[in-house]
Amino acid sequence: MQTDRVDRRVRYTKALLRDALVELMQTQHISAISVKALCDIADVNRSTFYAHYSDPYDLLNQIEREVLANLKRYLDRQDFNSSEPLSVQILTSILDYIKENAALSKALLSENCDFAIQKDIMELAQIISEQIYPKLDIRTMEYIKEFGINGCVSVLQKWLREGTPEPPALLAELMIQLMYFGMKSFQ
Amino acid sequence: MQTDRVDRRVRYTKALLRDALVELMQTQHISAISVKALCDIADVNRSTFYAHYSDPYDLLNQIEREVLANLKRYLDRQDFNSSEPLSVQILTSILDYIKENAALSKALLSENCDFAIQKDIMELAQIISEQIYPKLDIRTMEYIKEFGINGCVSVLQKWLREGTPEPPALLAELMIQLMYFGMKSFQ
DNA sequence: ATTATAATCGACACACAGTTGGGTAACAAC
DNA sequence: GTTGTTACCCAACTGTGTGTCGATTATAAT
Repeated sequence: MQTDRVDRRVRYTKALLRDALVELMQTQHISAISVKALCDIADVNRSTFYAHYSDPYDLLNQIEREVLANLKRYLDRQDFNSSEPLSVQILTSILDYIKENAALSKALLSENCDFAIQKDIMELAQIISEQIYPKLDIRTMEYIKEFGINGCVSVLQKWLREGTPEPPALLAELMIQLMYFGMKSFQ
Repeated sequence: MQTDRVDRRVRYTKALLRDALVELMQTQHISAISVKALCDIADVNRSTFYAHYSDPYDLLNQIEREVLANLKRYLDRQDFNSSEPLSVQILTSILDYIKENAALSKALLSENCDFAIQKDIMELAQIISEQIYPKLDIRTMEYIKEFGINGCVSVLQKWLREGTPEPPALLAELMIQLMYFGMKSFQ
C-alpha cells in the first residue's frame, strides 16, 4: 500500500463534517440543512466545506457509499449456512451492525434522508425475491417487495428512534414472521 | 347556512396556493419549498401569502386537515356491512377516493410530506388492531402496526407514482393479503 | 355608487449561498 | 531540520430568498 493516503488534516475535517451531518439529520431533513449550520457544528470554515463538497447532498452521498461498503465488508466476514435467501441469522447480523452504528443508521434510514439507502436495499431484495417467487406476475412481485422492504425499514426506524430496546435477534424474528406470514400469524 | 362564506378573492387566492404547493410537492420535499417559488407558480404576491399563512408548513397543514375532513365525509356516505375491521370493501372505497384525488394524495402520502397524514392513519390503525389482537404484547403490536401501515403506504406511493394502473379493488385485495397473510401466501 | 377590504407594489434589513484572493500553519518528503 | 506543498482560515463581495410595512389599486359586498 503506497502513500495514497490523504492528508491527515483532510481526513480530520471530513470526519468533523460527517459527524455534523449525522447529528443534524437526527432531527432535520437533509433538504433543510444549511452549509452554515453544518460548519458551525463541525467548527470548520465555510470555504473549507466547499473545498470538499458541492453541497450537503454531496456529503450525504459520500457517507452513504462509505457505509454500504462497510456493511458489505462486515457481512462478508460472517459466513452463513442458510437455505433461505433472507434468514433470521443474516438479518440478525445486519441488525447487530445497525445497532453498533445507531446514530448513522438512524440518519440514513430515516425519512430525513433523501436517496435513502432504500434504493440499494431494493436491488438486494430484487435478487432475494426472484429466488422465492420465480413464477409470480412481475407487477405483483414489485408490490410485494415494496411492501416488505418499507414495512421492515419502518420497523427499524421505530427501533432506532426508541434506542434499540429489543435485542437484534428478537427483532429479526419478528420481521421475518411479519414479512413471510403476516399479521394473522400472530393471533 | 349564513354568509359566513369568505370573500371570493380569498377563496381563489388560497386555491391557487394550494394547487401550487401540491404541484411542487410532486417533486420536492416540503422543507425545500420556498415561499417565492410557491407565489411564482400561483402568480400571487408574496405579501399575500404571508397574509394567509405563516410559512409553507402552515399551508400544508391546512390542506391536510381539509383532506382528512373530506375523506371522512366521503366514507360516511358509504355504508359498510363488514365483520372485519379493515375489509377489502372499505379499503377499496379509500383507494377510490385516493385515485380521484391523485395529485393531492401523492403529495400528502409521499416522503416529500413531513407530518405525513401517516400520524393520523396510525391512530386509526390503533383502533383496528386492538380489535384484532386484544391479547398481544403491546410492544409487538406496535411493531406490527408500524410494519403494516408503512408497507401499505409505500404500496400506495408506488401505485400513485406510476399513475394508478391497477383498479382499486385489485390493489385493496393485494394489500389485505400482504398484511394479514404475508409474502409466503403468494407462493 | 359607496364602502370595506383583499391584493399588489416597492422598499427595507437580514440571513444564507457560493466564490475569491491573501495570509498562516500544518503536513509530507527528503 | 529544511523545504515545498497545501489545507485551512479570514474577509469581502454578489446574489437570492425572507419576513415586514405603508401606500396604492382592484374588487367584492351591499
